[in-house]
Amino acid sequence: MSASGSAPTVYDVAERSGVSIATVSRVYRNPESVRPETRERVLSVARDLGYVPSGNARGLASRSTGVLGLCFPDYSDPDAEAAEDMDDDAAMLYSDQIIRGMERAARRHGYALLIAASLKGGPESLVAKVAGRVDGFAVLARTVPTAELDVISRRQPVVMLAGPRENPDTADHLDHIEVANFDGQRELTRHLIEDHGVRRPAYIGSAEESPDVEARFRGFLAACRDAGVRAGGEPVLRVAMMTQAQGARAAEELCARAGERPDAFVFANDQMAVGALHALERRGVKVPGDVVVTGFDGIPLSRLVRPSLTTVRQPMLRMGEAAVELLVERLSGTRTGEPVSMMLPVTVVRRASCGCGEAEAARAAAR
Amino acid sequence: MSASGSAPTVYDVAERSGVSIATVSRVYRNPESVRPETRERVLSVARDLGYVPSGNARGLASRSTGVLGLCFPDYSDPDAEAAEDMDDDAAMLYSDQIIRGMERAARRHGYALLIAASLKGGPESLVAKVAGRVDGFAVLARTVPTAELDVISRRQPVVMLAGPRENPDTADHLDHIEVANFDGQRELTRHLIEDHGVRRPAYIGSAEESPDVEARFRGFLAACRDAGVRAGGEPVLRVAMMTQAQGARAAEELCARAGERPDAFVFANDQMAVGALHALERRGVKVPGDVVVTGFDGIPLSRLVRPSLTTVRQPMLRMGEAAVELLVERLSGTRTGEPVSMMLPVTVVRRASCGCGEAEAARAAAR
DNA sequence: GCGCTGTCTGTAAGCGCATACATCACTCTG
DNA sequence: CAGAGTGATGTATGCGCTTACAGACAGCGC
Repeated sequence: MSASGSAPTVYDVAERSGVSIATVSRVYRNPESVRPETRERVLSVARDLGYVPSGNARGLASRSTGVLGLCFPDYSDPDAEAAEDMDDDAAMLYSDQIIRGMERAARRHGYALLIAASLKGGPESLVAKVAGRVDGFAVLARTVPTAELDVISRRQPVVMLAGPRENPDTADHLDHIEVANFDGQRELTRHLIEDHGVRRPAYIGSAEESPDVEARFRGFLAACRDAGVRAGGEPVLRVAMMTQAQGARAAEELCARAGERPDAFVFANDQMAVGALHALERRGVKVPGDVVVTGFDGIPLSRLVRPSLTTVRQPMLRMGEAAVELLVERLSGTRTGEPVSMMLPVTVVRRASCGCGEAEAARAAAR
Repeated sequence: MSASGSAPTVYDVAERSGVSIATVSRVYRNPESVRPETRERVLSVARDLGYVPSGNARGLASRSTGVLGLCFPDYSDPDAEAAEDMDDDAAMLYSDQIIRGMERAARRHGYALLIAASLKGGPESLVAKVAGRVDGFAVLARTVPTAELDVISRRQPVVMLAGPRENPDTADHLDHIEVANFDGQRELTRHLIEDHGVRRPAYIGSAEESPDVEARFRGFLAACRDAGVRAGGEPVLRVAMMTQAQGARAAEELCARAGERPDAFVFANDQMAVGALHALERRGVKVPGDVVVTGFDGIPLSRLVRPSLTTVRQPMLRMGEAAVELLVERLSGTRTGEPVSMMLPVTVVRRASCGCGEAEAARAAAR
């Protein structure tokens, strides 16, 4: 039914148990301060009535919600229905891990988590909706106009995830968490060059603006330059979306191009690399024998494909957790003042697709 | 920063823009009803001030929050820290998919999603916290005492996910969504028997109570009986947790046992089956040559392991979506009265681990 | 000129709770 | 036995917003 009059309130409970609403409130907020018999009586009436304290009223009165928020972009496929059981599932990557990390950390601190993906053209902007309901929140880069964030961050803690500060002088109030994209990609690339003799690596980036991808590319370039390996100032290829399908297409194209085929496909993320692996297998191109392939992110999938994918693992779970820690610090007053900018380390994971990893593979199998 | 006095309110905006608070409110709730010039003036002041409407106050006044909730069990590993980069990642399965499904559907309907996993021994019960902040919510089976749910569901829409109604006479107010565990497992088992000549299948279940797992087992039994295949009244083995590690251990044990080895390991979920696959490979037991292995759930991983895993796919995303639909129906008054009980169909996915799937494998590779 | 209608805005009454403060009944102390 | 101290409860106010209702004012037909 879920509708017999409207929900009971403190008043109903108070009346039925012969106390004042203050006492009812105390039973929930501070049970010790109420005589046990009274407490029990109130609780029992509450149970009978099906009373549940209104979070809204609580929040209003106490000026805090006990909820943290997360805004992220809508990653869902345009043709989501069709993709239902395709590689949509494998797309369980970025936001999901962060959600999970945040949820865990939030729970530890007694917070719940409110999540919302951006909906293009909502009348009420996404943030406003979330911001009004939480004590503080995190935003995945490029989900929300920086200006809007800037306004909001004057009033409540906000942390920006992934992607460097977009505009150093306006986004002044935001705490900030990023990962070592540059370092990770550089180290991975150096490994390919030094340990596997790669000489003609091709970097495959994305057409859309992404500070992360750009940082990775710069890392790639740095390693090339250091080793005296030629590499253009631009990625060899930019794909529209960083999906498996696009990765496969990129591999096809790179193989079909005239001239010498690159001896390494360095992808800006794992998704594309996995797609490429499939495409190459289909074409009969051996990995890592004929060409080396690497990804970036360290999604679960990367360990499971054959050959297993050499990649750079981002600590996404930890990113979510770190976001919560930052928010909680702000909220508890442990930290005030200057926004911090945190850079999480990444780790290069050497597996079969670059030619490493017999040992690795054995260890993985041994699990 | 994030603290210069406290956040601005309607009053501040109203005063600064020379209108009443009612007008400010209208600017947000019903912009058309305010003269354009007035509206602009108000909005501009709001921007200057960094005004964001308080969700709490809104909710209180309007008696609705625009938020749906989800409570789920805490699946995290006991030794989470250690497991950080082990198969914890692959555990991205049940709750995550449902979260994603709900989030999408909720967004379509203009709701945000509040998620919270059960924390053992929190003072305020999980549900109470969530229930007080949302218009309606979904609960994964066995997350929350049924009695508590029953009370709450008298007051607001609640839908229970997965797992049959626990107690038909008390949980009367809940809408209910389950999947065809019985049918799915029966069909899968029949396939093994009829198409692959399996004669000594072993079912591996879980020690913990789970209506889903039981239903699957009954489906397994039904298929065996129908085909005149012997099968005890109990699973051959019950593991403590349905993890990869436990699945591997189960496989070991089944292989080590005296007597004839079963010709099929029928696992109650994919996780365990994947673990078993690894263990069997290590032992040099061929799948499906020496023994057939199947799972249940259809997690992404199942398609990626080698041999790819024959399983039963649960529409978990859809489950989340369906939950939202049910809630929204209740909330909008489209549906009232009797709780419904919805059973989502599952699909048997035949892949390599049962001996099918050369074609399948090819198709998968062709993607 | 009058009343009428319609548009825009203001007034005021809550929404359900938390909490400072007041009150009351006692118990202790000296 | 007065007065201070203590614990349990009640009173009253406000949190920031929505929304019925009322008021003001302009344009209309008569």
